[in-house]
Amino acid sequence: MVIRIEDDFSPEKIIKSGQCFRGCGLSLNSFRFITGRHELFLTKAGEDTYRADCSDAEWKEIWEDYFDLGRNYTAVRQSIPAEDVFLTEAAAYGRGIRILRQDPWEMLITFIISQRKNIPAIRQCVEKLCRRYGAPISGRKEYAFPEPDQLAAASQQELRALGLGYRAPYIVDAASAILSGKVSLEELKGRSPQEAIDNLQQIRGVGIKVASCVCLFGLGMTSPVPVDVWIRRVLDQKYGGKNPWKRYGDNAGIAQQYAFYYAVSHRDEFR
DNA sequence: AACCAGGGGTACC
DNA sequence: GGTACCCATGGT
Repeated sequence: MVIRIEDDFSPEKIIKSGQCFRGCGLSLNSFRFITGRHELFLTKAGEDTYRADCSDAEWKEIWEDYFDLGRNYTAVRQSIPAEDVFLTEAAAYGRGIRILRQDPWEMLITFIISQRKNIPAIRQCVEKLCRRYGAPISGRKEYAFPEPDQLAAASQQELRALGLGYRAPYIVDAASAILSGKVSLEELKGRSPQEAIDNLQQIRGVGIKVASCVCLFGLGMTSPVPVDVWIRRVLDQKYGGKNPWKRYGDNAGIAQQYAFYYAVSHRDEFR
């Protein structure tokens, strides 16, 4: 089917913005995304049109929500005040980025894996995890992200063998916290960001940064700001170490994403 | 509060 | 092809 998206939408920038690790570019104008048991091939067909290899029903049920198409990102960008010179520049550069609404369980595990790894290394580990423990996606060559019970069946040694290192016990603990109901990700969707972050930090290996990523990319929240090394550099180099996010309120997480994308795309300036 | 923890990318030589 | 440094950090 063909879809028209008039608001900001750049699959390439979304993939390169370090929020999803299973999306990839296949050619200059075609992209692949995976969520749950769904795989999507998306090809740019015109100025603001794309060809998607899924039914109309699947687009509406799965992908509209996944790409957060209900939110007006053009308006978010335009609400950035000119006084914030860096963010005005970063948002113009990152026009097309959206905050994906991904599966919170997948975000929890993925961002536990992410600690002290670079993005290509994270992708590789996540892919190995899917191939080893996930269910095959019907009719496709790819594998779904493993469910909590599938990961809970993994031993620490198996996980270490996938290159997960010291994160292996963290992943085992996260799976058991979710399986036991000690942490309910669905329930956290109805809580405040602060409550959700506090709750997530009960899981071993989950600090404030990883918890913020789960909220931002998996729980549909747009105010949390995960502070990693790149955002730290932006704060230090562009804002004198003071955080510029307060003025952005509920859109602070989106603003953060433009800043992150700008920094990693200009890595030489920020090291 | 300094220090440590897998291992793959990356820039240099 | 070797090597030194870096990486969407958190625990001790």
